[in-house]
Amino acid sequence: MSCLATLKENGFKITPQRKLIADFFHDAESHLTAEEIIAHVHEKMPGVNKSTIYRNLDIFEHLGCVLKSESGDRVIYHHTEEGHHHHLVCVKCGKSMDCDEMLFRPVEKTLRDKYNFRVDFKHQVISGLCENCYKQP
Amino acid sequence: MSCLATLKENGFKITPQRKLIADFFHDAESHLTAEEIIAHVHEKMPGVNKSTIYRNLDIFEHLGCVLKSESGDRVIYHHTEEGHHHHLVCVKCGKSMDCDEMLFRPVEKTLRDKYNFRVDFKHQVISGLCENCYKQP
DNA sequence: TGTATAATTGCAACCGGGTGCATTTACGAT
DNA sequence: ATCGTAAATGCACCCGGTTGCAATTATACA
Ligand SMILES: [Zn+2]
Ligand SMILES: [Zn+2]
Ligand SMILES: [Zn+2]
Ligand SMILES: [Zn+2]
Repeated sequence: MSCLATLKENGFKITPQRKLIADFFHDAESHLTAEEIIAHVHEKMPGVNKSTIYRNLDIFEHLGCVLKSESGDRVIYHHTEEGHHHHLVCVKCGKSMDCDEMLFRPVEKTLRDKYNFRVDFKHQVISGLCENCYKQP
Repeated sequence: MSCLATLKENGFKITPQRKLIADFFHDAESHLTAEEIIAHVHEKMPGVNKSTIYRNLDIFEHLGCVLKSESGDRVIYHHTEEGHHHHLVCVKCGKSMDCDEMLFRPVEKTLRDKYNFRVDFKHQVISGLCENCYKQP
């Protein structure tokens, strides 16, 4: 379901600012950074305040339209309609690759069975070393 | 080895500000937040600038005396002499429990074998639901 | 279509953390 | 003990993100 429809269904108003953000997610091929989203909104509608954008990203997140992921200083927003995956980011060369969403299933099971603790690892950004950078000292 | 000895060995100077931070880690039972560290330093030596404290925490981290962990808005510093573990933090009630450091070994192995990607998960702060909060809707 | 009103926005100030630069200080050499 | 110097500190400012509040606006309803 579209982000705007979800907004409406949950009693939120459809504002031009929200339309811009929702459309941008809809058109995006992949995840977006806050910076990219702000730049896009400002391009189409220069006056929009950053707090408006952040507040709306929070709303989309809580409605389940968008996933927010962070690892260290990275923050990524990810349209949930795209499907799920994790990211492997090399701390040396910066290269990034996608990774199967099942990766953390064993951890989730261990936490549930041994610790009675429920976790759902969604769209993690994982820092480490790629093959090349690992081989080179 | 003591944090101060490590500083000296690596050519860093022993300043009163660094002594305060190192002693605080040494006396601490468990991990510390940046807030707690700043408060402690200010108590003993009111004029110290926050940038001095953050810079020194970075140095201790790079020397391996201290681990810095983050999950969302939480930042925790952890004296490495205490041993390693992960934290399970309930997003509803805030309760926190420690968790075995081996937890992510299967994930590390999968990443190495299938993706040629090296990760060392140290002292993660994991958000989820504890048993009580999971049962209650 | 016009109006009432609650939701949303813009603003200004704030927060934790980080940085460039001038001043101060720890410490090795004398 | 003094001194020279590189390293460390304090300061002032920056940055991304957040918050309280007054002004604006989308919408439900008359
Ligand atoms: Zn993604
Ligand atoms: Zn790499
Ligand atoms: Zn800890
Ligand atoms: Zn709980």
